Amino acid sequence: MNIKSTAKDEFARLIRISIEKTFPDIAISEKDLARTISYSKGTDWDISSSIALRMAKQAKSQPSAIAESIAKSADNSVLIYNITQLNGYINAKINEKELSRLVIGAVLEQREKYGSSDIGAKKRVLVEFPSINPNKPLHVGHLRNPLLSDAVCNILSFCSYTVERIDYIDDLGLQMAEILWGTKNIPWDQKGRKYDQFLGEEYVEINRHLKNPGVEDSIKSLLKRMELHGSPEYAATREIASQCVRAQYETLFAYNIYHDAMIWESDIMHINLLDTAMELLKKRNIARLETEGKYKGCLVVLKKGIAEGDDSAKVLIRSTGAATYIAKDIAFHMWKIGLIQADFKFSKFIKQPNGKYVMSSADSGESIEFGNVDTAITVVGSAQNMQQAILRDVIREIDPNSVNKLYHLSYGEISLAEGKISGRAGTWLGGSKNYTADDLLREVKAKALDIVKSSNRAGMEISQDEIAGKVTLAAIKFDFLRVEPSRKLVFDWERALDFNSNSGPYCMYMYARASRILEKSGAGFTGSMPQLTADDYSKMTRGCEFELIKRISECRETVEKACAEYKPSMIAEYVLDISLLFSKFYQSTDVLKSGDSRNLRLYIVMAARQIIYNMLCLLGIQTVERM
RNA sequence: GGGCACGUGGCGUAACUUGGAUAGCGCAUCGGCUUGCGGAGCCGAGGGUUGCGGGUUCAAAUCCCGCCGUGCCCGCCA
Repeated sequence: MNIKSTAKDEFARLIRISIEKTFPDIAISEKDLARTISYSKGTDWDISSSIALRMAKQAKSQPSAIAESIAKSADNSVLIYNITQLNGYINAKINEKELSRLVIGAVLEQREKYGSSDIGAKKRVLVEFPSINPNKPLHVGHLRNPLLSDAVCNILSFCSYTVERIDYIDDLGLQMAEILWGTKNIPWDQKGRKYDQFLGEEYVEINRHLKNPGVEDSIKSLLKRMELHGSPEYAATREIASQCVRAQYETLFAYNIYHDAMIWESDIMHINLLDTAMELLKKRNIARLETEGKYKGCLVVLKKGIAEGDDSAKVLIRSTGAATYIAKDIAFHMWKIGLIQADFKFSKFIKQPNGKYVMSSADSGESIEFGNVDTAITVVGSAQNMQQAILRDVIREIDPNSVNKLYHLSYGEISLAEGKISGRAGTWLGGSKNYTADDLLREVKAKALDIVKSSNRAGMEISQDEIAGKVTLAAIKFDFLRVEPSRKLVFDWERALDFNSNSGPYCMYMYARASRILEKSGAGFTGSMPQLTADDYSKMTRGCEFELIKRISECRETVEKACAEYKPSMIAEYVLDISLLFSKFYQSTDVLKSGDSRNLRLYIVMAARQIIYNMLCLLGIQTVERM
């Protein structure tokens, strides 16, 4: 499918030919030309390019003069005509009938694939998320990570990348040692609570004891014994962490978020991935064992070229012999991009509602090819920007080319109006409602159910509960995803419960309206009507129909941009725009009573409905035919 | 103190990477539409010196420099 069927491509082609004739000495890349082209609104023309303004310097001439000669010698085509110049801009009209024919034809032909791209064909990507400590429930502060990651994975897949969704379980950290201490020193009873909720609440309680005499020392000795593969402490920790991750995954399943595999920090140590990595760093003189001074007995990363401006070194192996978090993270990332090999074994951990198992690294099991990918994306909050920068610096020292395979998808962290959300301090425990991901779901669903019940539609094939569930996820996901990742987010209930326009439910509603119109028309959803003739397209008018068609034609370029920049927010913006345009379109034209234009308009409804469906899918949002 | 982000009408945001015509959208406010192909809607109005100051340019929300403000990070925690 080489025909891109957009007016922009055609306009670019005509301009290019004209420039080659009029300014043969000036070379302009396809990309540069494409960037100057945009649709126009509320003007006498439909599309324009500012290429002449860019050429002015090189051509040593006035922009308007350049634009004039390009416009004059440019040929018209079926799609683009009336090419003129104004203030240095090259403007043209679009044959709206022809554009509609091309765009609608492409949508109906490609269906759920419309907007997809092959830019990632034969490339493998690993996305690590959400890597939440296995000692607490997911709270709203955690939630941005999996929602963002899931959408990024969906977009990558839509662009033909092969995607591995990997979770990293930190079962060896201080937090787990503290939990282990708690099991032995404070009353320990789940009392019917969900396991992650139970651990989280106990963890808050444990933190009240940390300053008592002797507690710190016993936690430290636990930490050491935990790392010994096969010790009772190791087994106990892994069991607790496993139960907690299962509970956390239940939450993720409720959000329709799934993984391919999980890698345990303890396994990174136990199959010697860590040792291999550290040996390499020592051999390459990137890390060094300090024999005196502040870091005596530690393996540290040398200062040279690393964490510039910071005169303290970064410890990889403590003087006690225990590895730090970043050391294991470095080893893990080296494995991800194939700088070192590891013989991970995988066993089935839990069956997901999508039918697939999450495979867990384990003592024994099957060898599965994960890792050694072309791009490894790590989704981590902006608080860890410096950690990630150091990690990249180390990898760059090993191999300057490999570092480009790593991408840190950093996002602004979520806070509450009253401040940071802390698992340790227990600020996720609210008053009447907690700030856990489970509670959020419950609260939003209660409201969704109210609204669904009040709409009282007859003849529904799916239950009100199911509809409310989908509306709930649409509201939450859209709310988290519509903001650009780097921006920080302040969570508040009022906004989470707002289903008005600019929301996921609004887009869902437009989809349902489109579905209903098609249903009533008797045409169905899949284009079973006779093909439109040229005569049908001649019914096209230049109003909101044309605006909608133009925007639909921008689908693939939007998807590709969102993919290249890892910004699902662009998809959210786009689907919202399509929904708004569709809304205006069906309010101003009575589709079913359209007479001559009825067929064409039904096809426009079909196309818009398909776009909304495809784009919401990328955001992890499901649609319903009625709501 | 050093490093990294961010700053756009009352609030939330888009456009910034790649400088281009009148800074787009939602909420809130005000006015209108309404027995419909489903009102979770549509139409319209008011509200902006794009934090401040300078620079580059024919052209700056966008690029550069300096301030100011906010957040995060700077541990033998993870």
